[in-house]
Amino acid sequence: MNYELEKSISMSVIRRLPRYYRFLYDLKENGADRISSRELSALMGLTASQIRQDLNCFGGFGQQGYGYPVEQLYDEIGHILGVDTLSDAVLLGAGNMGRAIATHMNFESRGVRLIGIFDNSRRAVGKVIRDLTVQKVTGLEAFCRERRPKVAILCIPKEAAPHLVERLLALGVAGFWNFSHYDIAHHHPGTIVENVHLGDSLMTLSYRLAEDK
Amino acid sequence: MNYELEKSISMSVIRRLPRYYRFLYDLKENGADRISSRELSALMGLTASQIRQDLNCFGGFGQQGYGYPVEQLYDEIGHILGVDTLSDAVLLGAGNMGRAIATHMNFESRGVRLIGIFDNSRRAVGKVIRDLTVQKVTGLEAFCRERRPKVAILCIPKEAAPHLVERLLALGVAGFWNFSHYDIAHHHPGTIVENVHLGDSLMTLSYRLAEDK
DNA sequence: TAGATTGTTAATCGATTAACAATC
DNA sequence: TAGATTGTTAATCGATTAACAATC
Repeated sequence: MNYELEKSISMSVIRRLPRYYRFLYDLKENGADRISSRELSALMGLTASQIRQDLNCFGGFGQQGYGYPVEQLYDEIGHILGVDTLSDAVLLGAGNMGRAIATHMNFESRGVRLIGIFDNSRRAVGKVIRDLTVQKVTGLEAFCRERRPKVAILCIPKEAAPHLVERLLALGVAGFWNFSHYDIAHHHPGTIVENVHLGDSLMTLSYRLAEDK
Repeated sequence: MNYELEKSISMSVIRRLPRYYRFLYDLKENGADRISSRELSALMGLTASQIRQDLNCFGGFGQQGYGYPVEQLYDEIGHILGVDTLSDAVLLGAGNMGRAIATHMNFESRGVRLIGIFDNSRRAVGKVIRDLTVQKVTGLEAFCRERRPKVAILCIPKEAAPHLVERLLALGVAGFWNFSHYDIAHHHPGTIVENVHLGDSLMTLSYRLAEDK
């Protein structure tokens, strides 16, 4: 028997959910009880039609003639995004980017718990970031065998990435949040990879600046 | 008479160009002279058909029976992305994220030149990052009137964003690389915005982790 | 020349938008 | 009830894939 019948939500929709989530949070904070697809469309710069389509992917609890209940919708999207099931994560690389991510990002409110930070350099090891002491990368195996993190955050140079990815996969890591310029992409199917590639983002901006002139 | 006849390249294609650029750079470094769409497709995990479609958007200089010349293609994509026309940029916010971006990102090779860093806090102002001394935000107007930066990089709290965006627009800034959790998006048409939204990216990862279990 | 691979057109697929009946 | 707004189907649009003739 197949229990997986729920029509799976397309990636295009999923990528819009965090944005809905942010706008609904603000609405909630401002005391809004309900919102119509038309109002929300004006706020977010989408079509009302798309909003209704999106929100219907997961059982419509909007009400005809009334709109959507803000708080309920906010909670539901959070639930779908998985913010209420924390996955443990290790951060590799405590350079500028690694430290910024570790201190700046509110992991817990986004379904992730940072449980370890690793670096190779003598300068970084031993320093305390948040409530975590930076460890030597040589200790990665022992740490992961005990704590079993599901996620690795890569803030390391391109050259270091291929080898580290292999080590992490062998240790059972299933998801990568990748800030390195290395492309993990399709090399390892079955693994979940979220590539950030800030350099690519900057180049896209560069293109549009040059084009518009 | 209309000189703008070049069929404009779709945003889906543009967003793939930086990735082509990276792979072609590696090929070039490894001494490859030419590459076929089939070989490149295996490397990148795309279809050969898509690669040929993409590369043809800007005048095909592949050769039948031979493939594409790596170096020439690399240069051409760089040119299209605008890496050879530097736009001046100011960075707002010298906290963890701002410092990481300023030190970590190779701006010049991506068509942008960082010419000023601004922050409000007494701790940050006066510090030197790269070759730039962090300035008070109160000096933003004077600085921009003289130097005319085209781009602003926002590494500031959500609350500070709306007001700062207005100030920057008034000073002639046309492009935003936005790391704040504020959505500049459609508020200001005519302006180019590249939103990074790291929190959204992490939530998407969170979703896929929860879903696959 | 024969083999390989592009450029390009046509077919498919998926995502967005429009329309409207159902219903609060 | 009348007005508003959803849920949902149908139409449109755009992007990806397949196919193949052109040509190096």
